[in-house]
Formats: sequence, C-alpha cells, structure tokens
Amino acid sequence: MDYCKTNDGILVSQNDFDIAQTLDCGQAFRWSSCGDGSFEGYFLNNRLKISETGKGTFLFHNVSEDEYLGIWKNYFDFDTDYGELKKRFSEDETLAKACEFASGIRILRQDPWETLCSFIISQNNNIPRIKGIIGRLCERYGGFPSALRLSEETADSLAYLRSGFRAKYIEDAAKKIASGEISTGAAAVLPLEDAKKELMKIKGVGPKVADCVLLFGMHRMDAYPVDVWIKRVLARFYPDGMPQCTKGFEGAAQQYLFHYVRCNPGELDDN
DNA sequence: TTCCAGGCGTATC
DNA sequence: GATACGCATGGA
Repeated sequence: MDYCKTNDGILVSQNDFDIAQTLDCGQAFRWSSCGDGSFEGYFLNNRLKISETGKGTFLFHNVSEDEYLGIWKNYFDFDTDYGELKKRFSEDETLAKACEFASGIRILRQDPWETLCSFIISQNNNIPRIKGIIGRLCERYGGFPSALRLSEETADSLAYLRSGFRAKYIEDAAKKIASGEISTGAAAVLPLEDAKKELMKIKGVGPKVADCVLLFGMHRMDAYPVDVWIKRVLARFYPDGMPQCTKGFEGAAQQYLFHYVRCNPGELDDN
C-alpha cells in the first residue's frame, strides 16, 4: 500500500515527485504556492491542498480515499515509473543533468479542454499573465467553464479577460469543441501527426499548442512541444533531433529540459 | 522607452 | 515551403 488514511486526509508515499517542480514547471496554470512548500489548486472543479510532510511523503489535505484513488492518483500520474524514464534519458549527458536538476517533475494528466484553452492563451505570453487570464476566466464562471458554456461567448464578450488577440481563438475553440466538430477524444487515439492536424483546425492552434494539448491534456508522451526554449536546446545540443533514448517519451524528456534551461539559461551558452 | 513572453495567421516569394 | 511581420497586454 502506497497510501494511508489519516484524520487530515490521505498520506501518500511516492518516489520521483516534487510538488513545486511538477505544478510550477509551466504545464498547469491553476496552482499557487502557499509559501511553505504546499500548493493549492484545481483539477477541473476539484480543489486540493497538497504538502510534503517528510521526504517522499505527501499529504492530500482533507481528501477521501475515494477522491484520492478516483481523481488525484491519476492526475499526478502516480502509476507511471518516472525513475525508469529518467534512467533511460540519462544515457544522454544533457538530459542526465536536466533529470537530476528537477528529478521530481511528472507529467500531469489534465483535462483536454482546459488544457486546450489554457495553451491557446499561452501563446506569445508569459506565465504570470497566463495565470492571470485563466484566473479571471475561472472567477467569472465559478470554476473552469466548459466548452459548451464558453461557446455562448464572443471575442467581444470575453474582453474582460484582457487576453488580447487570443479571445477570438478561445471563441473558435469553444464553438468547435462544443459542437463536436473537433473531438479531443477522437484525436486522442489518432496517430500523432493526424491528431495534431485535427487540433490545428482550431484557430490559434499551431504545432506547438497542439503538442502541448496532446502531452499535458491527453498524456501523449510521444508529443513534444517545441517552444523558444526547446528550440534553443535543440540548436545547442540536438541539431539532429531528440536523442534516441527518449523515443516514445519525448514529451517527458522535453519537460525536464524545458525546466532545466529556463532555470539555468547559462547552460545554453557555447563553451 | 524598448524588449520580450511555453506562437500563430497572413501575405509574399 | 520558407520567411517576415503584426498582434493585445503587461512586466522587466
């Protein structure tokens, strides 16, 4: 048993997991630090406070056993062996450093629609402002709005978000998902390139956002988003593409690298 | 003031 | 298919 019930919630023993590294590495935008190492946030409309009470031991505050097993265990991807992944990745020198730098990153299993909407907002934007826009969105609707609810809006009625040119993209995404014209469920089982093409029928969804949705919202570990930071990593270390040891799990490797170079931009310098 | 931010749509060649 | 440029907003 890797968890037990306590009066305060569920206590979980888990390797290869760091709360801040996982929730604050640019894959999710609805979590905030409590300042003491704990984080509070949401998956859909399920609220959670999570703390590390000892090395490798985590408290899911005021969570029932059913909620832990039915929601959070899956959200944090506790059934995937990231130790094994990191072992494979570490055949590569740069990846070895990245995995060691933030060894507790896990790829969250987020909601496809929320992830789609969030990464549309993320384009040509910075993380604090992305969080601000999503925060205003959730405040307005008392939680992250469904595609159906948002499909009633227009770019003009979304002006309160102050999301700039992205408002018309949010409108298009909401309408295409709500109508069923685009189905994330259908895209999930397509070959990677076909799934990307399907998502890219939405205005404001290009290759990078599509990969983010596939990786962070549909857990397609073979999808790896190439943003400005990963472009720099590829140019500096992998001119011929991601190394062979990442095959099938390029997305996870990408996330270790992304976090590593964002925190250590000097590693990109030639020397 | 200017530059930049987990890009993309459009025009142009 | 490749490349250049504009885009809303706000923080550094």
